[in-house]
Amino acid sequence: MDMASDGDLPRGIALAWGVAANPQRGPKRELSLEGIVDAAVQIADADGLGAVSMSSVATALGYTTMSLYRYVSAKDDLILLMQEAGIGLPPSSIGEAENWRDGLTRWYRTVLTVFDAHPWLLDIPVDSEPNTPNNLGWLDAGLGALADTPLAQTERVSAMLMLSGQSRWEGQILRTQASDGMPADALAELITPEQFPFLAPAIAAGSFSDGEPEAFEFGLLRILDGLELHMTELSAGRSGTVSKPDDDREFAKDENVKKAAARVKDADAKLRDARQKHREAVTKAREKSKTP
Amino acid sequence: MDMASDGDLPRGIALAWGVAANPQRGPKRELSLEGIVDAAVQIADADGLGAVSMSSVATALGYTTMSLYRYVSAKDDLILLMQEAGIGLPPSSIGEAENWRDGLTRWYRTVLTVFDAHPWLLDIPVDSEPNTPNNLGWLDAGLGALADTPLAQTERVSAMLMLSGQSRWEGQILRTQASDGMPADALAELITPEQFPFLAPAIAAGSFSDGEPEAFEFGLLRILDGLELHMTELSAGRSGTVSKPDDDREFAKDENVKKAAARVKDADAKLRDARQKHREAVTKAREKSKTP
DNA sequence: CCTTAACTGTGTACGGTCTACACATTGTTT
DNA sequence: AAACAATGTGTAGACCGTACACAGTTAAGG
Repeated sequence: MDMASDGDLPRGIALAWGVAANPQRGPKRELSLEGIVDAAVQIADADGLGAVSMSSVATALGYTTMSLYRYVSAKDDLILLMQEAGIGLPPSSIGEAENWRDGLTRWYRTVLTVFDAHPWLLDIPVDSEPNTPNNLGWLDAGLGALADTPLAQTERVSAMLMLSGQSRWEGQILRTQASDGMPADALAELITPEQFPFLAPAIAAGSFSDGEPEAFEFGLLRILDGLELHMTELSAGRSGTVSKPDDDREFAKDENVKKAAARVKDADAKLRDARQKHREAVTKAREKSKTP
Repeated sequence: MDMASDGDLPRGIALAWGVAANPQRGPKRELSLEGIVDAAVQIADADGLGAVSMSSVATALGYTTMSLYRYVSAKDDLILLMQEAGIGLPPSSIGEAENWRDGLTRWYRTVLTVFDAHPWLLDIPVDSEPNTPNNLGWLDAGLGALADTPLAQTERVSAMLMLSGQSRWEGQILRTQASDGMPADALAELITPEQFPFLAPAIAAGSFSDGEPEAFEFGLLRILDGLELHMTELSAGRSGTVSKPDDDREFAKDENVKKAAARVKDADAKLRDARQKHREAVTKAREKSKTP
């Protein structure tokens, strides 16, 4: 049973994939990787990533700090495994979307739900691309939503990369808004029209302090629109999958453009509805959890 | 001279705006905020944000650790000021763009240049929205590029928010690619078609390891396209600035859609050219700096 | 001028972080 | 039975940020 195809991957990644030559010689292990990661996740959920220390995790488990190092080679490993555990696997509902727009929208919204449940995920620095099963599972789910589109493989990956960044960004910004910390009106005095000719009017119009969820809704719609437009170009330009979209290609036929635009409008409305419902659901759930 | 309109802003922000009631009573100050921040930035440029400690900064200046606390109330303050200094003010060239697409593209590319020069900027967590002069200066520059568009004020801010996130994301990803750390071909074995039905083909097609700058080029183009399409809708729907784009509005006239699509195609080509030139310039500059 | 009060830079000390290493103990393998 | 590997533990070291007391410097108020 030579299951150890560990090669020489970074230790943490090998652990994440479950390929780790665990030994038979010593005394029985009293702890487990999962248990450690679970404990760490619980601490992070409760008090943030900053509260996760080797000491705190070990204490929560009733063991000593150094015992953890028999399961994890360094704290960075633990963090990586926490990330993997926290992000989890995408729900199957993403694959049941009717079209790619719906699919990507579900994908995006689900990611945000996860970030809302585990805000500390956003505190983990993106050192190396996390080539771990669950993270790749999310990527796979996103690519699945794009399976029936005329996008080239590279473009699909690019699209998911873009969407990942956007979701992360929204998660981070929404979190800062929750922690607040700025008088806002005190700041308005500092922003003079001379120094900020374009920003000052925007603030005067009140387009700054509030409406952040709407801002990202806007952003997502633009991204989807941009993708849709590009797809229309592609399918009009050539049949089949275009591997090199850099080539000169015929531009979209008028009908296609119109169709795309119509679909865009439709999707906009649907998305707004879905978002609204989601927001209400979240609000209701929060109220419920306050008075159990 | 009641210049101290400090109110009760967070200490760090007050410092960033230069409004800080500095005293007259004590002995002459031997250090300065700027000097401290400069030293910290130099350390971060050289050895990363992790190398910036109160001790290291103080040592670089030839003073004791605790002396810094006479200028900065906590390390977080210093970090905030470093961020502000590192991001700097946007170059005026952004305002000289011919159209909004060009303007936003310049904005985006310039931000990435800054991130390339000060990678540690991306290691600073986004705790609270940085309401500091330089950061708002970038926002102002971006809004300026959108000044002649039919976008509502809120939408302009949303667009810049989106672009900020994307630039940050690209900066982060490009950085991880530089530090590498993954065998890539060893990973290919783990990604089975059963577990990753959509990702496996993508990897087999080679659309994963390489081509990351192109991925973000793609992303930026989609965002700009999406914005453009939305503008077309807006200008066709109503005259003047629409404050509530959620209302039901007439959809774009066919001619407008076509025009937008044509402009999109045009801008794509231009952007590709510009990017190519930029890339060459960067490469040349790097070679030059290797053999001075 | 002299006192008072504010401010400076410094030194010490405390609690916290991660982890390298030596240690006795436990279990399997030879 | 002997060799050996792996376990959990305790100690210790090198950092980190910063609270606090201290002596010295400067300006303001009388």
